Amino acid sequence: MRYSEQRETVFQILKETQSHPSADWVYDKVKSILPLVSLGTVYRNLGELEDLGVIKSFSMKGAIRYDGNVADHSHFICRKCNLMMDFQPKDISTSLHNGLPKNFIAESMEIQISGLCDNCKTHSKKRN
Amino acid sequence: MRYSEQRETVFQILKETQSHPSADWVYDKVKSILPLVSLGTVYRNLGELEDLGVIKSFSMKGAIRYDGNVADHSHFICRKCNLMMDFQPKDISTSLHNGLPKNFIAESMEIQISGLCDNCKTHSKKRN
DNA sequence: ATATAAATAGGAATCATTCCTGATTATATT
DNA sequence: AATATAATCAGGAATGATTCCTATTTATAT
Repeated sequence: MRYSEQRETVFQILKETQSHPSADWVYDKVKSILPLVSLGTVYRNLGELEDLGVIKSFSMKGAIRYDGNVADHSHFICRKCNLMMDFQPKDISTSLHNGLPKNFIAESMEIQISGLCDNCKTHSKKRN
Repeated sequence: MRYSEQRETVFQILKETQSHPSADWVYDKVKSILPLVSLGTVYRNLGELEDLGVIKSFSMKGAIRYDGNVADHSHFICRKCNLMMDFQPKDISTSLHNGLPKNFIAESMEIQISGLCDNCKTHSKKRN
C-alpha cells in the first residue's frame, strides 16, 4: 500500500477524536486540511484503514460510525443527543449499570456477537 | 390508532418469522397477501409498530432489521452468511462463548447500551 | 347513510454509500 | 534526476435504503 496524504489525514483525524464520527464528519475535517479531497476518497480510505485493523466501524441508527480506538470497549449511546461514550463493561449480565459512566441512565442494551455459524464453518453458500 | 389490514399483515408476518428481516423482505411478503401495498406503507407501519413497542428494530451492516420478538435476547450474527440467531447470554464478560448456539464460532462482540446521558437528563439541546 | 380524520398507493426526494473514469502522484528503476 | 507504472485521487454519476408528498381510499363515530 502506497503512502497518501489523504489516508494519513483521515487516520490522524480519527485518532484525535473521541466522538465516533460519521464519514461525512471526517470528510469536513479533512477538507479543512486538504480542501480538494473528495467524499469518495474519505470513504475508500476509511474502508482501507478498517481492513488494516487500525480503526473500527459499527452502525448506529442506520449509518456507519468510525472509531480510532481499536482496543476492546463498549459504547453507551444517549437516545436523545446521540452522545456515544466509551466504557468498560464488567459484569453485564448482573446489572445494566455496571461499568457505566457515572449518572448515566441505561434503558436498553444490545449485544451482537459476530463470527461463523455451524453451517459456514464448512460450506460456502451465502444466505443473504 | 385506526385498524388497517396493512398494519395487521405487517405485524403477523413479523411475528411468524425468526429471520430478523429487512423492510424490503417484509414488503415482498405483504405483497403476496395484499398485492397493491406500497413500500412506504410497510416502512410507516413498521415504525408505528415499533413505537407501540410490539416489535423491535436494530441495524445490521448499515441497514435496518426488524424483530417480532420483543423479549430480552441477544443476537449471534454470522459474518459470512448473515444468519442472525437468537441466544440468551449468561455471563458474557467471562467468555464470549457462554450461551452461544452450539458449535458457533464467536469472533467479535459488540455491546451498545442506550439511554440518557448526564446532560440529557436535565437539558434538551441535541448534540447529534 | 354521512362526515371526517386516518391510512393508503404511488412516486418523488433525500441521504448515505459505492462505483466509475480520466487525471495525478508515490515510488521503484534507471 | 528523469522515466515508467501502478496506486490513488477528484469529481460526479449510480445505487440502495429510507422518508416525504399528495390525491385517493377507508375505518369508524355519529
